[in-house]
Amino acid sequence: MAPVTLDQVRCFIAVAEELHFGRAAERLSMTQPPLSRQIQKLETAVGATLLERSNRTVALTSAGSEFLEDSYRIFNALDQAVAHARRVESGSAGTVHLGFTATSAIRILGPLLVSLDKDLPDVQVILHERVTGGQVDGIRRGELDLGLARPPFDTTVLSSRVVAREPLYAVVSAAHPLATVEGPLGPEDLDGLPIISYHPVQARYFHELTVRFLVNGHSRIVQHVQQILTAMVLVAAGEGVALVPASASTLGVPGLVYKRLNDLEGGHPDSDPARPVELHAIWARGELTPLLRHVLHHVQEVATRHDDALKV
Amino acid sequence: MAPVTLDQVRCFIAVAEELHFGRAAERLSMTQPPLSRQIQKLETAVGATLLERSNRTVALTSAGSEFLEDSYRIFNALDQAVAHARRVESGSAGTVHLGFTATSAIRILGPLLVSLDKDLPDVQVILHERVTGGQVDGIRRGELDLGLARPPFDTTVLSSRVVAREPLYAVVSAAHPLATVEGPLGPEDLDGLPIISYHPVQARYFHELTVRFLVNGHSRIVQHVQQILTAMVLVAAGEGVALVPASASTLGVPGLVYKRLNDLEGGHPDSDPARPVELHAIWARGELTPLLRHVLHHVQEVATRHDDALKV
DNA sequence: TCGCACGATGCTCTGAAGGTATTGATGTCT
DNA sequence: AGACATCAATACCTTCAGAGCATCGTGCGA
Repeated sequence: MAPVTLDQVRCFIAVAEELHFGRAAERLSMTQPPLSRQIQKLETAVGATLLERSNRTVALTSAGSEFLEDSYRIFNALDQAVAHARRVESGSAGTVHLGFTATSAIRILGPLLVSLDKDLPDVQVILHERVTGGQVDGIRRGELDLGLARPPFDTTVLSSRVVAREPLYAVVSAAHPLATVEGPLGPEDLDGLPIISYHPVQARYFHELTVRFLVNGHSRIVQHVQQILTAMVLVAAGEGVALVPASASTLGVPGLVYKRLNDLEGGHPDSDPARPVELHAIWARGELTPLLRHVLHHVQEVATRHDDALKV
Repeated sequence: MAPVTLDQVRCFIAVAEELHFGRAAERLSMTQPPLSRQIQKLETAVGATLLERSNRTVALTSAGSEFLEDSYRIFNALDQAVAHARRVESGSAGTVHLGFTATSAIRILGPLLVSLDKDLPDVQVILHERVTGGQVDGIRRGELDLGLARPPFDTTVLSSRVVAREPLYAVVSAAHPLATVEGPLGPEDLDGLPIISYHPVQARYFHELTVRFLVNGHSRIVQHVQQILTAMVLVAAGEGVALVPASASTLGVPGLVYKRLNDLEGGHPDSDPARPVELHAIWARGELTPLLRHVLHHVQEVATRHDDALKV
């Protein structure tokens, strides 16, 4: 049982289209005798007569004309498979498992997906909402390709890049005395006030930002919440003051006033004191494939547009 | 630019599934070195790295795992193409262009299609309603494979076979004196009565049957219609008497009475005087493929069932 | 009736693909 | 830490599938 060969199918297509062995052979850049033999082999391999040939004429049998259609399909499938493999290697096609944190990255996901769908329509993004720690684990296990999370990370196995920076705001209830103060606030402006801060483990990043800002003041932390939205709701209820990223102002919680803060010194060397809240993209060190590079580029592009929109 | 070979794809599938060149080679009944070379050739032909291999381990790249899926598809398509070609050759799959005459064969088409769909689900029947002459032309031009028509035919280019015989009935209005006569009628019973006959060219077969039946009587033909249904409507309106095939009684024209006739002698040698109305299947002489044979068998089977139903 | 067009067949030879032996690199076990 | 085992890659040789050339057989047209 000799198997069917692609060459045989190629030969068959030529003969079926020309209905003439000589011309078909010419088209295939070969001579007629081996072409006849290839067709014979194909017919025995398929187990059916595909071409009815007298000494003077060639015609397709019904089995042959059906097989011709299928032959086209096979070659198209092969061509597409090759082209698709190339696109995947070049990063213009493929699948990306993208992790994100609910409260921080969710705002850029919509524009990101739109932008990717426009530029890289063959790239499929599968979203995974996880806390930073979960994203790190996912990347190490190969479940995620890219994460959008808050520092710090284990830089021995992960690479990261800042994709967005934004200012830290104080948020106070509209009825609060601070609501009408002019100019940026310093820690001393919060002296004696109740502060809504964040969970030291579950929301470590914002907890540390808050602590860093308050370090030289004399305020007191009265709550440790896990979600920024929770903090804002508590502030609206008059429970105290909270520090939130600038983009939180677009969450639309009513009855709140957002106040600029003095620059926050003491971050890592590359940080921007005016925009201390950083969102990082993270991935497995050494696994920055062309596809990830493309997606990362779109993430930064979208995040930058988002930041600009916040400035205006 | 060496083209992709099926052997290369086969090798790739084995390696991709085993993730081990040695085991994959064993599965392919070959040794490891040529397998390595086949994979290399495939990768250069595709233009992408499909397998990431260190000296100790083999892993699929993302391009490779996508190509693996496509590889399965290609092999499935090939297998199906081969199987389909065999089925078409054996006659258990394919397409049949079937001609039929509106008034005569239409009653068996429904059961025929049901029966074919049950036994030969991969056979597609395309119906063409044509008069006998149109069917003959269609068969000669290759537009039709099989026809259901009335004799005579040009037997030098067509083969034919009787698929159904049925009695000829006289149909009279319920108010007519003949409606109450007992026993089969002879031509003398119609003496002096107005007869509805058929168009000598367009409905030649029934015209000749009518003339043959009346040849020794003294009735007069007052109409030449083209359709059996037309004749029956005229009879119901009291315009005269008509001769119709037995199956016409199932057309459901109200106010009619069907009378048996004496046997009709003088047909061709094989004819049955009690059932002189014949339906023939016709096809291009020498073109009785297995598929046509199957379909023809179903036609006869269904027509026989139909006849039996009429007898009861 | 002859000749020609065209597919099939026989024979030879080349080159692609397979096999054996070996290398080189990388984990693993003691 | 060193000896060993494992596994893919490479080198070299061998074989057979497939290509080309020459020829045959047979219908169709002049």
